[in-house]
Amino acid sequence: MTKGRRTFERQLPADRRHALIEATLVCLARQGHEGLSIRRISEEAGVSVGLINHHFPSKTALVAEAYRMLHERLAQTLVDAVKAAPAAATARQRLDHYINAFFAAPNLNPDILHIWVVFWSLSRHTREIRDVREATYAASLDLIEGLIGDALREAERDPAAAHLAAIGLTAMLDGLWLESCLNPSTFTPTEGIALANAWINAVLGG
Amino acid sequence: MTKGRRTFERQLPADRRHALIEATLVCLARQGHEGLSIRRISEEAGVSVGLINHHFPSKTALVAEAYRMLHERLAQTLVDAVKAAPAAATARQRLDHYINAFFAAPNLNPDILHIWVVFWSLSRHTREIRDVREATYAASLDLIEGLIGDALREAERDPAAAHLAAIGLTAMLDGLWLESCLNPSTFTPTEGIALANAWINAVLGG
DNA sequence: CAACAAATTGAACGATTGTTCAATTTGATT
DNA sequence: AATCAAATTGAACAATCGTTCAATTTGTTG
Repeated sequence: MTKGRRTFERQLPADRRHALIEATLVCLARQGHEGLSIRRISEEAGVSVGLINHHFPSKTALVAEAYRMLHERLAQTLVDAVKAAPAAATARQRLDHYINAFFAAPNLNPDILHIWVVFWSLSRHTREIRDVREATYAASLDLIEGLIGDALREAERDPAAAHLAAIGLTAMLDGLWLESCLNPSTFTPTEGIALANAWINAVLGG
Repeated sequence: MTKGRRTFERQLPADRRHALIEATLVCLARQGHEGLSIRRISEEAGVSVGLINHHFPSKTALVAEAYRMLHERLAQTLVDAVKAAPAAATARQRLDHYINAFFAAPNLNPDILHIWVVFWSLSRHTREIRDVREATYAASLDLIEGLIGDALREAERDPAAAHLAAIGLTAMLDGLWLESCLNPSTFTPTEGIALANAWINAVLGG
């Protein structure tokens, strides 16, 4: 009966690696730091414990890859939202698209934010994770800084202020994201959007 | 020779508990999540592994107490800074004192922020930790909301806006705090103060 | 169909985890 | 000096941790 059943199925390394990364994110979302175990991840992925170290040199490398991939996915939705603006849209309107996307799924999702917090907590003591964090922060800041810079030029104001203003907007968004994740009842997405817009208006108008 | 040496020294339960909490914070600052182990904490405190569970029902209870104590200590420095303002100070000036204290030691300390991130990451899956987080957030928000409300009245504006504005300021401060902790070179304390003040001016002026 | 590279398994390893509890030591009380 | 509650110890426990590696299975190639 069970004689002919294959005991496992081969996959291309790239596919298997991707599946392991997905399983890592699932475990992180479900159990936080405690979900970050080789045995839990391999079970979630439906493979043996040994396979992870066949495809990744260490657990840390797997986590770093998961960090990179999650950031890429989220960042892409924000970039797409900005690109979805009409060709004739002003820079201010593109900023609106960015902020609206920020306070919507899949970005504003408690699961995702909880994964993120674990990454933050890891970034202190593991260089590999810290490097990923630096890169993701820089990428986010670059996008926002560009949008704010364009809007400043549009308002005929000095675009040199864009860098610090972008740090401020990033901080407010991160802070709102964090609080909304830890306790979604503190404020509504609408209120979050209003706060972010108030900051942008202050930057552009004052 | 060693015959007469005492093998341990008794302490009042309150003192011992306090020492264990301090050791927990030291271990957290030094090793992050990995420092959060009974054996590391007990070694840091110079006691045996068994003593922790004599004074605390579980490791989680100890961590929750450490969370509470650290918040209380930090919050007190901010409250003290506000109280240190001259009696004739305006509400706007008291807000200034708050912000300046926020961007100074002991508050703006990478060690402390890294401890905080671990607490955040724990708050998801352990009710005890989550309860502490809610309480500390509410306490911080209350203080800021009061200050902003006073400043709004001073500016003859509607104080009803204080609640949302306080959520916004808290978010920006948390975001700046976080980034400054994870990478102190992103911006200077002076720039952080300027950003927070820009937000307050927008709230009061616009 | 035989051969083979490599994807996969799973037992094993030594280290570490939080918690328990009987035994020991302390310091104040009588 | 004897008594005793309780603060403290540290061995023991069952789980779990990340990693290693010889053995097995797979799917493709010759």
